[in-house]
Amino acid sequence: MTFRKLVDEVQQLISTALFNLGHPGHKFELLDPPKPEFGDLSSNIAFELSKLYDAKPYQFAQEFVESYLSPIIKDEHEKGFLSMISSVEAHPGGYINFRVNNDTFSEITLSKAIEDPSYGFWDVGKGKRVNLEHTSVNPNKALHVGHLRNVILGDVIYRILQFTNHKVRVLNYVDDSGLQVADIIVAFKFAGFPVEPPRKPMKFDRYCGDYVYVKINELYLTNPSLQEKRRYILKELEAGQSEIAKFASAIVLRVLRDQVTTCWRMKAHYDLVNFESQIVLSDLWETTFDWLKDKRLVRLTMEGKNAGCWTIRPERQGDEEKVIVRSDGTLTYIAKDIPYAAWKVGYVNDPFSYREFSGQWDNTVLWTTTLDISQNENKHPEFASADKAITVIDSRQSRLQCIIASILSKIQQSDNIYMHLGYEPVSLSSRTAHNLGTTIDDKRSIQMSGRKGIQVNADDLIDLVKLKAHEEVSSRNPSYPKEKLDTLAESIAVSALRYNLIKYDLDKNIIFDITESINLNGDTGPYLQYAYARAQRILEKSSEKYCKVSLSLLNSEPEIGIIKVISKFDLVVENAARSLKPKIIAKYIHALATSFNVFYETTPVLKESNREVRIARISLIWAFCKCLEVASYLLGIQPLKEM
RNA sequence: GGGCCCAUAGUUCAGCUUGGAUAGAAUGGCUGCCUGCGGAGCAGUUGGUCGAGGGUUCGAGUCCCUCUGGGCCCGCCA
Repeated sequence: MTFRKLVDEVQQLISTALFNLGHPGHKFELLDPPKPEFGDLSSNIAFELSKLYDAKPYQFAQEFVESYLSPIIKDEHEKGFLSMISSVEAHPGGYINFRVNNDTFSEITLSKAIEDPSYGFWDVGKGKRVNLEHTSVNPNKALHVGHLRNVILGDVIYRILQFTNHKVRVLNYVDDSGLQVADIIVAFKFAGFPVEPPRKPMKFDRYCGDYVYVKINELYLTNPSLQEKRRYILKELEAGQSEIAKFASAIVLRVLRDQVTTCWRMKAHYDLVNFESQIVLSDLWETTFDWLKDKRLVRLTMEGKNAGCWTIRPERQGDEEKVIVRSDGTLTYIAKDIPYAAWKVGYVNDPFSYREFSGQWDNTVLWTTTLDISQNENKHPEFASADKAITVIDSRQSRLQCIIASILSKIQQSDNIYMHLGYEPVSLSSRTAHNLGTTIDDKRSIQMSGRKGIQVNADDLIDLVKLKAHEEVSSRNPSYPKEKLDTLAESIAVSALRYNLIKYDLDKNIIFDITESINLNGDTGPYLQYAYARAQRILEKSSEKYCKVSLSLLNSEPEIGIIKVISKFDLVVENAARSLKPKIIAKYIHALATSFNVFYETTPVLKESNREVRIARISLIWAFCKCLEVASYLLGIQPLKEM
């Protein structure tokens, strides 16, 4: 909040000076100086304007500061305005550097952080309604690390958007009528696989994915008649009413519940699960197909290799036309995605009823669509027709997502109504692949494959990190009861994994390595939790409480360091929300924790003899904790009072 | 053949949107710091021709072009 105020004031100041100089509205930028000795905020205005005056940037800067900026500051100070800026100077490098008034700055920063219930809030969304789709894993297998990246990215985006006043609904789309489901149904119905896992306890999603799905794919190679069965099953699934379809539906629900259990374990939140089969069975496709024809976005191809198919015209030159309805009248994969996308943003009437699917970990209700009107529960939230749809799915789907986005953008002239939030997939390091029994020649990494069983299972991974966390916690706190150790280890494991999956840029291919993933030191989730636990211990042991004291006593570098970070929180949140980059919050919170750890090592609090100073430092720690709590919430990391 | 993404320290990555000050973290190696609030920490040190070449600019890790290396996508599969 506070840093934003400084920026505003400096902006205002320079604008006024530019007006006086005779260049009103001239473009300039304010940026963070790379070093503390350059002040708190810098402007490049001298580089811009010196050209016009045929002067060196430094020369111009000096003149500008002396004759235009300083007089205004002085004047305003006399009138009692501009409380934030304490000084301005021209640097030989050419920048004009501003310094903040530390006393006022600390005062406002800390009281805001401690007292303001909406600390960190910035209204980016203005109540805009967003349908955010993520996870959407085929319901025939358990989640692996790659899926976790999707879940966590999606969930952090959800948290950030929700926090910045977007009305977000999180959708998990279930492809229950596709080939992958058909595969395991073939296995159960025609290849003699038992429906119950032979070795209990084993999660059902795990059994279907790691065993049934892998084995049936091996059987296809030696038994072609099984492959024909697959076609048959697929048709049954799309028709929807047969015994096979009902059987499949039961299997899908069982797998889905197990998958969602893993996601809940990672503290992901959902609002709605919807099923592809229902989109096919509803009139959603017909309606959508009608307006596609109306708008002349599709055409019946008469000749060439796609004769008899309905196709979408190529978007760019060189692209091929895309079949959406086959010559036998059945729908392709992308065809099923178009009505879903149209439904998300309200381009078609909502054919669904809604009923409760389940409660979930955060005491909210997870809903599901149904075509059975009698099951509709009136109190359901509004799901269809959001102002914007965001789909989190990896970049291998870019081409298809691009086609969907371009179709929707042609309906109304709004470009951003449908957005694909892509990211590069997770692959396995050669070492990890080797540990899984796969040789990959001399390649650096290998793509995961559910069909071949080359993957790192998500539950296994959480358990593995948890085991390491458990060792660490119990060695430090041998007296903790069993349940407490377990809860703490779980929370630490989740924070380590969540942090690890969002700290990288979306366009970075994560090469996952098991050995590295269990590291709990350095730039990791537990580092943040540890800083918080240390801070909490001081607050717990202190008899002082936060109260209004002279915060000018907080003038050491470590103290000011924390205050500077805290003061920028809302700017960081705004930036993350606008650019949809969760990584930005991760970088911030790491900087926040580091600033505290530096303070902690250098500055005594409980042992400080001067009571005023002690109270000021306690206040600082309060503010730090508040800031870390809110930022951690955005990442889905739980701050721990002890660990 | 067409398209998308990546390349910065031994390793994993920030920084590129909007060009500007001595290119930053983490990790690894080495060295210090617990009879001081929790050492999952802190400090120091080591380590970089920012893939190559050209261009634009007073100024390029950042913008443009070409090339090289790596990943991915391009079916009447899903």
